[in-house]
Amino acid sequence: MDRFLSNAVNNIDSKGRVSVPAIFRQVLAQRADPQLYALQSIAHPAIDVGGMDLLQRYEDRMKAEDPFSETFADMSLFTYGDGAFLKFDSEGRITVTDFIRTHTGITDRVAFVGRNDFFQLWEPSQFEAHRAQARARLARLHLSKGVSQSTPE
Amino acid sequence: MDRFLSNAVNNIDSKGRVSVPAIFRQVLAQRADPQLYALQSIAHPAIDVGGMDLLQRYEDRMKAEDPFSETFADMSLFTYGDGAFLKFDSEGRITVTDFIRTHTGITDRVAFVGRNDFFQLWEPSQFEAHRAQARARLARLHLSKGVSQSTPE
DNA sequence: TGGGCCATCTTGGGCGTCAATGGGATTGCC
DNA sequence: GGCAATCCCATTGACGCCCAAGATGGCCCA
Repeated sequence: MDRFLSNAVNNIDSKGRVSVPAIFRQVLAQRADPQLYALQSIAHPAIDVGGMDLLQRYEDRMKAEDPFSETFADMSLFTYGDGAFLKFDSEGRITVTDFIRTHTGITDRVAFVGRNDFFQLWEPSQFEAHRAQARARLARLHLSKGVSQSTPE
Repeated sequence: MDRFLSNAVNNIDSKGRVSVPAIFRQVLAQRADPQLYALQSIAHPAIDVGGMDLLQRYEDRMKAEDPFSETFADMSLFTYGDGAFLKFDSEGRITVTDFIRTHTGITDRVAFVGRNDFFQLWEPSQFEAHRAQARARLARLHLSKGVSQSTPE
């Protein structure tokens, strides 16, 4: 298994820690550099978490911009200023910092959501709402294209 | 870790000192020349702090300007005339001088913002405003291009 | 097929270390 | 003789590391 799939909700303990699902940790363990890179998603109240390859993707994207343009500055600020490295404790937990809480609204439970090459942290009920909306959008898309509802989503 | 990433806000004490985040100090400690050079950022009410390589960045920026222009002269003055060296005390703190305060509006708290090969000092609320604007611009960029969900957000 | 055993994961808490912060004392320069 | 920079030490709180227990699910065997 080399992708982040499925989702799970885990509890935050009194010290602000939460276990990263074992399935996700196994994916990370296969990598050369097990470092975790996290950033505050632009489109959602969620934290995007991945390995160094995630950071690399953003840097590659920035190379396409004029280094002195405002867009480049914005991207750089977002990638480095709004990013953070997460550390596992010896049990595979991460601590939920304010960096995570303020952007997501997470208080005592965390939804881990696989996104193939990275995963996200959500406040569980917000994720539920977001998922319902995404489903509705996809359903409309199918209908407008004349695709039957029985098609796998 | 060899880059400045993440942001943090620290307090200035009654003697005008502020701790540089340990993560940033660790990055600096890995360098051959641990000297810190600080410049007043051109585009923002912030101080750019980095090693001697920071100068290189500014020189590249100047190459994009017409050497006969007033802008070039101004930038040259900024880069070479208005720089300052920062010194750590034995606890890893720096003193916040007027050089820093006047350009940033910093009074009692400092936001440290990683920018990959250097970092910035901001007045916290101004940084917050700037960050919000940058994110809004990036969000618009995404929407106008209709970027798909699988793209990093 | 049902029950029990075992491996693994999630969760809880103790404890030592380090970072951030505050303040006193000393040095050096103007 | 100040003012400021520097050094040293103390306190507090956060974080990392370790060990322990409850929960879960899979597997084996009777």
